[in-house]
Amino acid sequence: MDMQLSARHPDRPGFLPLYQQVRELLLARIANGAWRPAEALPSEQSLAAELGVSQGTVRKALDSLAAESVVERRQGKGTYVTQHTTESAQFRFFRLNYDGSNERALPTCKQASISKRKPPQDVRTALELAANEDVFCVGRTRYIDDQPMLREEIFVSADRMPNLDAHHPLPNTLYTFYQHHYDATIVSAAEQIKASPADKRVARELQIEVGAPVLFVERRAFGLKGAPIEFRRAIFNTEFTHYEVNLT
Amino acid sequence: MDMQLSARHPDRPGFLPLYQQVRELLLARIANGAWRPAEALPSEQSLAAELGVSQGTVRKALDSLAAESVVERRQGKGTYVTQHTTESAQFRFFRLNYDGSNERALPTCKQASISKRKPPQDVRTALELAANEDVFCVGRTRYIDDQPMLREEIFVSADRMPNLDAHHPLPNTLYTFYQHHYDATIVSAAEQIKASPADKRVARELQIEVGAPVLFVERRAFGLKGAPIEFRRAIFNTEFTHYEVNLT
DNA sequence: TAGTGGTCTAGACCACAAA
DNA sequence: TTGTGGTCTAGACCACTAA
Repeated sequence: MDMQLSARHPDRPGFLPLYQQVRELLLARIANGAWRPAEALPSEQSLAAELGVSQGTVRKALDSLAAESVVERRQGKGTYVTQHTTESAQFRFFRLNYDGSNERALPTCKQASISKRKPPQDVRTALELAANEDVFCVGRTRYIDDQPMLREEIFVSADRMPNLDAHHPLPNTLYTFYQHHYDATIVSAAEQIKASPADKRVARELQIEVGAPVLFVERRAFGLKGAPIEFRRAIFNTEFTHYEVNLT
Repeated sequence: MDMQLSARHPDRPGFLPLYQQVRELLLARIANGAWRPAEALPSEQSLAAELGVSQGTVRKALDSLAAESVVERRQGKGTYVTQHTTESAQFRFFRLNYDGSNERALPTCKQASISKRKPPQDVRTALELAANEDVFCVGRTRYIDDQPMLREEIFVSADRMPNLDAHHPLPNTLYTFYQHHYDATIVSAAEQIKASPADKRVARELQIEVGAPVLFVERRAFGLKGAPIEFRRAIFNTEFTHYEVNLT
């Protein structure tokens, strides 16, 4: 099952340094469920012994996985597969703040619809779906202080997440849910943001005027193996809030 | 000048691991101009000898600076202070793309105004200015395909950047300019984004209707020492473009 | 050929957590 | 006390660059 690690064949195409081979091997094991979220990996020493490399090489591999939040390291305890919690998932991927403060705004969900359907072409492309693959579409409106502030449509592969509609009503924080129920851990996301006028339907949902400015956000969220897991279209009323971005 | 490095006093308040002390020391030297942008640092070996630590410790410090793009490492050549180029600065901090493609949109500047003035309170706060410190304010409109797409107001401390108005007209990419002329290297930025209606003045500048949705972006840009260097308000017409954000 | 950063190893000791 | 990750060292060898 596990491929052979090789340090001394730099001429072969596709050669990687040992620590990167170890990194890919451990990442693949995690993605395949060898260790579940919140579980501890074996110690550096035992991994090194098993793989026939030095502890320093395993350490470098684990450090790189920790830098991407795939694992968490706890001194004196061990190395653990990162578990999404409601809080951490919110803060990491949901960056809406109240104006005039650095306080996170956490909209709550009152109701949601869910249905299985054939995906439109843009969704099929975004999720890299097979030709005949269906999707679940979740539509929901989320509120801050009882005011509707956010309308979103969420698409996931129906093959990847069978019987998603059986879990109705879905929890507010879906990324935790994906991880628990479908072994789908979101590790990165790419967003496209623009300002748009609210159309009739959005205006009704968000209780604003037709044509009022709304923030339009399209997001693709990716899993451990780098494949797209979710496609999301969100429309924000940013009258009292703003979206926060840090560039480094 | 240089403080004494100490590995073996973990009980003292403010203790840092050796490699972090080395990191801070090198960062301070770069910030103070000991090595200028595009210059090479001494080799790992000579830094290790000078500081009385092992090469591995210097390496860990340099790797961490490289991860934040403060330095760049080139195998076989050396370690260099990162130099902003027009291209790299654009791509790193300016994330406007054409709709329907992954192609960067690079608006050009046709004219700009520049004036020295007393900062309004929000600018004073954003730049952490002293009570009586003045700012330069740069106002400019930028174009894509001869269409006005972006209006921005840029504020910098007049003490930090004396005689900025003597450089009129300013180049399109200011971060390169700051680094060359004022030893101010931008290494990170924080943005707040919302959708707003265009007011009368913005509508005239961007040749759109009053009340049309525009993307409103406030950005604080920080230097090597973590101090705010620039505050910027930008207003985009995102009819044909979008803002791109990657979350990890 | 010499000098640089990149990889890999081996081992010592420290800090932390839990039994 | 034991076992974990965190720091630090020393040294070998590789890959890349430029003279």
